[in-house]
Amino acid sequence: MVTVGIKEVARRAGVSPGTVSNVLNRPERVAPGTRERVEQAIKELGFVRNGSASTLRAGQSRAIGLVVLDVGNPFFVEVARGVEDVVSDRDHAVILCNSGESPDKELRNLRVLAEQRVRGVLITPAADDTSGLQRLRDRGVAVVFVDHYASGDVCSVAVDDVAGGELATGHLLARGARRIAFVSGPPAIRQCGDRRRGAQRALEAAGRRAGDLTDIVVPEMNAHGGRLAAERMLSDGLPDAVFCANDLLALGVLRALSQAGVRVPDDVALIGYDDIEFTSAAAVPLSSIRQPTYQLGKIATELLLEECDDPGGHAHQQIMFQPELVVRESSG
Amino acid sequence: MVTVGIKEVARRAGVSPGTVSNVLNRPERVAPGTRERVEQAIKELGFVRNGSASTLRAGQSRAIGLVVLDVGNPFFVEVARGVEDVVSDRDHAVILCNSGESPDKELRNLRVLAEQRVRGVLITPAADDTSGLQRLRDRGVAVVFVDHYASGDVCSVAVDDVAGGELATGHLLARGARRIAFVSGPPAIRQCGDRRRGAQRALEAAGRRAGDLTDIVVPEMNAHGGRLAAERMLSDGLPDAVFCANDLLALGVLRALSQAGVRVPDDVALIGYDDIEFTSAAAVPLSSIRQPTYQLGKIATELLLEECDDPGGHAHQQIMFQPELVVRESSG
DNA sequence: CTGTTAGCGCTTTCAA
DNA sequence: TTGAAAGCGCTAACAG
Repeated sequence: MVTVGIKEVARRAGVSPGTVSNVLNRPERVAPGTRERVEQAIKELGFVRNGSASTLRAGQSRAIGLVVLDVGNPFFVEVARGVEDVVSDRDHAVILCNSGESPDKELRNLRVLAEQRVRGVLITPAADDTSGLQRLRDRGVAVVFVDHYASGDVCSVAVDDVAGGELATGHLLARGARRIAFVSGPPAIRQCGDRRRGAQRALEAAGRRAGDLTDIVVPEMNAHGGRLAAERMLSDGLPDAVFCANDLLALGVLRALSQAGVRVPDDVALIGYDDIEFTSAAAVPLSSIRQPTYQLGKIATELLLEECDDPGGHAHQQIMFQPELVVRESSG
Repeated sequence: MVTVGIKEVARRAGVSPGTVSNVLNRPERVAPGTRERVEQAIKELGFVRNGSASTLRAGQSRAIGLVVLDVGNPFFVEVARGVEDVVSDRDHAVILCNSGESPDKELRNLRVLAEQRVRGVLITPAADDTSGLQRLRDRGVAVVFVDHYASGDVCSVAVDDVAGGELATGHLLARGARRIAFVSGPPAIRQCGDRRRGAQRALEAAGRRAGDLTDIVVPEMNAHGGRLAAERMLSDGLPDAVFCANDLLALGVLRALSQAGVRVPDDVALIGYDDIEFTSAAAVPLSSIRQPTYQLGKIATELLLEECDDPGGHAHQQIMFQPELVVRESSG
């Protein structure tokens, strides 16, 4: 392993290591001529700064962590894009972690990130218990919640899921639905709970009883989960309309129902959530609730970096976007 | 920033820092009693090993880099899953980089990874020029190509794209297509060139001239690119059949053609590539070429870690999978 | 089996 | 504006 360090560069440029370091980190403090000589030497030697050494010395790295619930979900992919675009200009690295909605795995991820001494963490928490995050924060790592509303002394960027649930369900009711099924993942996932609450609210607003909503809970919020949900409907009796907590679920429901000969929207109306790109290309274009996904990632990252750069002056803020109803054929 | 170091742990457990390090890295060399005391102290103090320090000292980190062409493409998401599953058991971190098919961005990504002193890099190269990678390798960073066949002294895990192209085109020909359009990204992308070559081969095997294939090149291999391609077909004259270099393109083509009133497969047959999950849920379920995507990521990572763990004894190998034709409605 | 010790490569005062 | 020097926290000999 060939290792070109700052020392060799210094020797070659005829300066001290400290000066090379300055060229790297505060070029404005170095005389132009000297700077040029150093840059020349860097290029000739193919020197690449050792991140570990600089992290160790400086106490913080040039990386941030992004912990998502499901890397396979286009929703989070879109968030990640927003993150990447902001971060890449700054020559930072993003360490992407997937919690798979498991608090356990989330904790393991946080430990790895803590080891790596990331500057900050963007996270959509899987756990109700945020003590692992609190420990991180106690160590001085900035944390911003993504797609999760947090009050008080921490930044968060979220979308109003209660409003989204209300929007979706209100739409189904307006369309004449009487028996509505709500398909979602474990209620411990905050998004599921909120969207469900929104659904209830729409029911009440329409003068219905809460019991008019049938819950179908599946272990995973993806197409496979949707399939399971559809099977349950098929055996327990079909509802008039189905509201899925995300589009992946809806896609799975759509597929399974279609295969069973149930027509959407004629027999059952269907609406998803997230408005991922593929929903509009689905067999029956899916109605959905649109969220400013890319913005979520982008703004969260800006907030995070702002906090990292100026922990003292930074004022925590909670940003809440409003979702939007997109009606397509599946409930049109 | 509270910082609990190995020293505090040592003091608390009544041992030396070296012993704590041993508990962390080679627990079997420490007497059970001592080990327990140290582990107790670690827990009580909430100690987390400083990765930078250990990386600096040990000369290598506990992270690997994954550089993909497009994080938004489910194909790479699936690869990433395979990577993650292998890596996460080992408490390693994955630094995910997106080159966006740009050699420039790829180079920047590699620099960040070099700085982070990753143990190895998994990459689907965007550039023909792999000198940036060679420089990495010269520094002792293991490299494994993913979805890219490399001969000689480096590992690679790929799928036979020429065979895939032949499979897809052969199928369209067998179905009676005469004028076939091939929609792809820049020919500099190896996958595109190979799949095209396969298409030519099928043409020849069927006794057709190479000119029977119309090339439509779009700047981006996603749904938007597909839309552009469809517009060009619409204005230049429709082919009998369309072979898209990936499913995202095919989905875009499908949507744009449908909106223009062109029926798939009656007016135009359509086949994609990758067989991502969403293709089967598309408005017209898409025929495609299936690849062992998850396996690609998994095996590539195993190869990479094997090389990292034993650079001397490691024998480079090039693994080539065979793709598989999946016929659905769009060309059925 | 455990302690001692010498750095890994860099940043950052402090002087010059 | 630049140089000298003291570590950041940890690991890996080596000695005991």
